[in-house]
Amino acid sequence: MPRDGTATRSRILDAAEGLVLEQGFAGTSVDDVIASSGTTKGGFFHHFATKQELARALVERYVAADMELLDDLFARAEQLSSDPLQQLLIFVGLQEELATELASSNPGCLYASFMYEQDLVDETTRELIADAVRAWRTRTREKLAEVSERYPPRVPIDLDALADQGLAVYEGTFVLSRALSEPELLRGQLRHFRTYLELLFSPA
Amino acid sequence: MPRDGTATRSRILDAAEGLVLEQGFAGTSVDDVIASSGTTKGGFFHHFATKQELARALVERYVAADMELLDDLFARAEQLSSDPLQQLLIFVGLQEELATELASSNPGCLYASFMYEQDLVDETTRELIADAVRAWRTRTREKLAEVSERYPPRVPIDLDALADQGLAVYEGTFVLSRALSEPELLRGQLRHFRTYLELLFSPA
DNA sequence: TTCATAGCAGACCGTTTAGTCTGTTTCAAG
DNA sequence: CTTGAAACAGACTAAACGGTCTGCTATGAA
Repeated sequence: MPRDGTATRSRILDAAEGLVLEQGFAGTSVDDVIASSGTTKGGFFHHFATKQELARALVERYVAADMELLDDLFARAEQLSSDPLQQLLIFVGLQEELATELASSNPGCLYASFMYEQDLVDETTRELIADAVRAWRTRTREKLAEVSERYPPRVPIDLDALADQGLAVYEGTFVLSRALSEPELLRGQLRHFRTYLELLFSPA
Repeated sequence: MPRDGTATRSRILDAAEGLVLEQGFAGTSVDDVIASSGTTKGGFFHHFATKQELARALVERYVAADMELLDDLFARAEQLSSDPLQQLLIFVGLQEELATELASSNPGCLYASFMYEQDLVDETTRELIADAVRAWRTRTREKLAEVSERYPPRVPIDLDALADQGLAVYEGTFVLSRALSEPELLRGQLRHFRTYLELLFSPA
């Protein structure tokens, strides 16, 4: 086999991810990606037959990293406590730690980028994102089931909707952060989510 | 004066708003807008000198409607009760009502559309959105000040961050709704926000 | 009735876009 | 040391894009 091309491929994906988060997918031309990644037309289309395929690869990589993070956070939380409520609170708490670290750069999520250009996204890419969102929902929902069994909530609540809130906090805060140019909002929003869980399930 | 053109202008804005919410701004061509609004190149560029100006007009109209909604909701809430906590809870409750009605179509927000194409948005348009977001924050924040004075929160919280949560719930839920093709999520998320406020401020 | 002007129609133009094609370089297997 | 295929480079193209321009039409003021 000839020389290795995976490094170039990664550089293209890195550049594209950054550009898409700043300008959207339709707003990012292939030439933009080429210039930003330091490659050429030939190089780009050697790795990605079409721009749509770049989108798919971009989302695939992003989803994979996201799923790894989700697994890692839950694994660490479950290691740090055996109580389901504590596990859930630690799960959110760990995210607050991460939010503090990553508050420097412009916040955003590829899911939102592509969901606000729905019509331009092919079905398989859509489904990749949908599966990722469902994974957050399902994992959180399962933990909530354990929690609410041991600690009946103080008021009747919709556990399914509550499970969605974890991700919704991210997506919503990203939009506000961008609009206000205040990249550090995420931590405070996650903190409120944790407080809500505490109030809901802590025995009076 | 010749015949009235405001109707055509509105039709263009209506068509453009729908298209931008589905495909993003960069993903929506002027020809798309023309076709969807049933006008022509001449007609379009008579009302908007450039595509950027369309963006500005789009955001201007959207912000105006949003500010009107914000005022209306607070006014109704303050009319329905004299207690600040009840006013805040009614404020959210009214939004739940609206969410139920509007659950039919594909949910989304122009603020998010443009914030995920930041680099393509000129500064004045950016500032329009920022002002709107700040209006939600400020109005909610003022009410929260009243509330927390009369009903000290059960746990120490960041009132500024809490004020942002009202809008963040919308933006976050829209992304999830789109990803999962479940347009009815908003009501449940708003409901949780209301429950959180209740738990925080209701006297034990 | 005229006529000035806003409202609109649609052909047209230069640029940008995604994608192609031909060629050159690298490297490992034979 | 050859050779063949993968990894690029970069000129090129057809279509789509934002925007211009010329002209027609409707309407209210004089």
